Amino acid sequence: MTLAEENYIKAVYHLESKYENGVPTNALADKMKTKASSVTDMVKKLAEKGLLVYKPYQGAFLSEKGRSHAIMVIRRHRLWEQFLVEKLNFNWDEVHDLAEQLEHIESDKLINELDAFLDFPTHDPHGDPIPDRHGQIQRTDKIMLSQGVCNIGYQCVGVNDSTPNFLKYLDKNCIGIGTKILVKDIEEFDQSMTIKINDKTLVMSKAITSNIYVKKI
Amino acid sequence: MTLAEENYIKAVYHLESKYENGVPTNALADKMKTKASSVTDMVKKLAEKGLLVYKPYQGAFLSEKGRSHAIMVIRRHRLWEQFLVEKLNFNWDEVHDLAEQLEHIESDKLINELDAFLDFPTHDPHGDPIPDRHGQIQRTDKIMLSQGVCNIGYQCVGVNDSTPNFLKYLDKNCIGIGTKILVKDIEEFDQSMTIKINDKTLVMSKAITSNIYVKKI
DNA sequence: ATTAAAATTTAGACAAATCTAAAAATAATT
DNA sequence: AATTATTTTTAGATTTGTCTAAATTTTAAT
Repeated sequence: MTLAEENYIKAVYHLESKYENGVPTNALADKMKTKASSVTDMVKKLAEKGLLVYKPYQGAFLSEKGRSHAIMVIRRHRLWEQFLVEKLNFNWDEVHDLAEQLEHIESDKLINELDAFLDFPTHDPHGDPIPDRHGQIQRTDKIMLSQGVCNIGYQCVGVNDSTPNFLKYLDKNCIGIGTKILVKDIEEFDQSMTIKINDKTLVMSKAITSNIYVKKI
Repeated sequence: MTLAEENYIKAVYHLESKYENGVPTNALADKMKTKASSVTDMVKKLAEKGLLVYKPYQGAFLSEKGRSHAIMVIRRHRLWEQFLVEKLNFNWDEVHDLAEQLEHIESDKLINELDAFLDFPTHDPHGDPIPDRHGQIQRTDKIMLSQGVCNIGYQCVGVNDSTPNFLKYLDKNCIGIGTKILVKDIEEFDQSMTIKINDKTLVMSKAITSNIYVKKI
């Protein structure tokens, strides 16, 4: 399985949650930063290989084989991210692109030993669950902070957007995985939210609060 | 710099010690497990990029730029090997192919942090020196065991052949980096050598002894 | 010094992954 | 329902790294 193929499979996996009746060609082209015509070609090839099911003009679905492969790529990605932050002093906003490279290294022994070396982490530095060696993904019940209710306390458990810009914003405001957040007020007009973190008050737009995952405490 | 280019540069680097007045096309083809015509094409491209100097029918030499790049690839390769053995419980005969993949991951921060994490090792699991972050290679004065003299004690400092088969032979006979070896006898006819390791006597062919590096103790 | 052998290069072709431009199918709108 | 707009696919071209087969250059041998 080539690098490009693996990246397509992973993209389809991530898009499937948004497009339940088939991932459209354009959505894939967008995610892969390529052209729709290239996607059509690739999707046909992956369908021939049995990694996904594809009906022209209808969109693509992962097959079981494709899905389990995608999950293994995600496992590798998240374990490497955890390694970089935990052992090599990387910040959580620096690891994504590097993990995109490392996730394609092919060796079961490597990834399982790395897993053990890191003490079988269940979540990566952004709070995303790490599939275990059998592809099992531990699902946590999280909500978007934008769904939060006034005067209820929450704890940050993850982020939706893992781009450096967003993560740097969180760093600047002392928000990380585990941070306790109390919702003080929600402005009706634009859903902007006033929250309290360690007695500090902060106002966040909906663009921000809908990219932070929390759970009730 | 692509994966294929990096592999060619590294191959030229390794072959230069054997072919001082130009690495022949066929030697490179052999090492790269490809055809001479492919090598000609690639060597031309690398010459255009200023990574090596190439005169038709004469062979290839690395430029300074090419050499320093090759050394960095070797640094990455050997650091990863050290990591796999030191931290992830790999045996020294299992790491080569995997390091061939890992050596192409592009990130200075990654490799320098890995270096620090491993406590700045000077040698990899096969006894080969690890270039430092400036490309400096610590050279040790080693000889082939086949050059050894009767009744002199040596210590194993490295191997020439790092293929699993050879390394497994060494494991089986309890020979590793640091093992003390006393040369007891050399058969004139075929240069086979009788040695003593921890009071155990062992006979080795020249094919073996010329792949073990030692220094006097 | 010719000729034969070996090594190297050129020419033309191929597979993978992409692109542009044009054609076809589906969805939306009047 | 017919027309327009959007999405998707096809056709043909490009780049990278490889191949085979033929031509060329260098080296070795008579």
